[in-house]
Amino acid sequence: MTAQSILEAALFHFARDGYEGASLRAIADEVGIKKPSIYAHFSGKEDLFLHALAHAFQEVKRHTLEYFRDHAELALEARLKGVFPWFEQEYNANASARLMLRMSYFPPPGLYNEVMDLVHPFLDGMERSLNRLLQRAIRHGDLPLIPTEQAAIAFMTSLDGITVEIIYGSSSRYKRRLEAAWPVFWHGIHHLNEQAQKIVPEGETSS
Amino acid sequence: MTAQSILEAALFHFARDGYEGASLRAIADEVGIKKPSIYAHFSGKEDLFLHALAHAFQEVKRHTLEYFRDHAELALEARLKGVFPWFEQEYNANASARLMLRMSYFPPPGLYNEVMDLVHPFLDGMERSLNRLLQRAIRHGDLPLIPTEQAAIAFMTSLDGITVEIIYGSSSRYKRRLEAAWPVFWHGIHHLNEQAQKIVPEGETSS
DNA sequence: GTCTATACCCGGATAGAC
DNA sequence: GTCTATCCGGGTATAGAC
Repeated sequence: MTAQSILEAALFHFARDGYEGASLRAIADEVGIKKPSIYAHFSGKEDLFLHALAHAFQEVKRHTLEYFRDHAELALEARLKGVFPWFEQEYNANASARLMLRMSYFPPPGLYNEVMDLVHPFLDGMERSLNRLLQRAIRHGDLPLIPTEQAAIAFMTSLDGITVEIIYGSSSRYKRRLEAAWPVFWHGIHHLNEQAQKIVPEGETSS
Repeated sequence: MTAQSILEAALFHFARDGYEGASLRAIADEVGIKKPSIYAHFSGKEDLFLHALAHAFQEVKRHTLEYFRDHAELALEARLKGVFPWFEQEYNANASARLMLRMSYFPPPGLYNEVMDLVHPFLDGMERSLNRLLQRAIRHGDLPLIPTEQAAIAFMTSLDGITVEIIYGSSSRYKRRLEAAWPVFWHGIHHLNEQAQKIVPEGETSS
C-alpha cells in the first residue's frame, strides 16, 4: 500500500510545484519513507509523474460524472451553471483537479505527447457527455431545438474561460466573470439558429 | 546593449521552460557570454525574470492596441472576432505572448504577488479598452444598447476559453472552438437585456 | 521492500584576475 | 564587463546491507 501513498503525495506535490519544481525527497518525507525507497515502486520521477497524472484524470472524470448524477433533479440551467461553483470547490479541495489543469496548460516539455494523450480524450469525453445531456433536454422539451454539438463546445469554452480565473485570479474575479459570461452563453445558445440564415446565401441548398 | 540581449534570450527561455526549468547557463550560451557575466547586469535569476516579464506585458499590450488601431476599418464583429486568429499568430511568433500567458496561469510559487501585480492591471486595462470600444459602437449605431461592461467581461472570458486551446490544443481544435463559441457569444450579447425580467421577481423593486 | 551511504551532475551564485 | 575557478546546495539515481 506504500505505492498508493507515494502516488497521493506525488499528486499533491506535482500539482503545487510543477514537474520540475517537485522533489522526490519532499514526496518521500511526506509518506514517511526515504527517498530511495520510491524506486522500489516506480522506475523514476517520470514514471511516478505519469502514474499520478493518469490517476488525476480518472478522479476528475469520476467526480464530474458524480456531480451530474447527483444533481439530476435541478433544472437544466441551474445544473449547467452549477458546474462552475462546484468546480471551484473541487479545485480548492482536490490536488487531482489542480494537477490536471496545470499539466493540461503547461506539460513538462519532454512529456508533451504523453500528457496530451490524456488531455484530449478527457476533453472529448466530457464534450460527448454534455452533448448527450443536451439532446435529452431537447427531447424532454427543456431546451429548444438547437445544434447541441456546437452548444457543447461553447460550454466547454466558457468553462475554460471562467476556470482560468479560478486558477490565476481571486474568487471575486471568478464570480464576476461567471455572472457576466453565463447569461451571454445561455441566451446565445438559444439563438444559434438565427445565424444559419445569415451565413447560407439566398436560394442556395446544400449539395 | 548586452543587457538587452540577455533580456530577450531570457524571455524566450522562461517562456519555453518556465521559471524553474530555465537555466542561466543556457541563456548565457545563447547570448554568447558566460554565465557569471549575467550578474553584471541583473542581480540574479529573480531579477532577470521580473524584468523579462514586465517587458513581455508591455510588448503584448502594445501589439494588442496596434491590432485594434490597424483594423479600424473592419465591421465590429469582424474586428472583434479577428482578435482570435491574430492572437494565435502572436502566440506562435512572439515569446512575449507565450511568457505572459504561461506566467499568468502558473506563476513561480515564490513570485505570485509580483506576477499578479502585472497580470491584473493588464487584464483590467484590456477590459476597459474593450468597454470603451463597445460604447463607441453603440453611439455609432453599430450595436444595440446593451450593458457594455458585461459584454466586455464575456468577451475576455471567451478569449481565455479559446486561447486555452491555442496553448494546449492543436490549431484545428482551436478553430473548432472559435467557430462554435463565437456565434454563441455574438448572439448572446445581443440578447442580454432579456435576462433582467427573468431574474427580478414580480412586483419587487430595488430597495 | 526499505534502509544508509554515496556517486554524480547541474543549478544559482560569488571571488578575484584581467 | 567579462572571464576562470570555485563553492554550495539540490536534484536523480544506484549499490549494497538488512
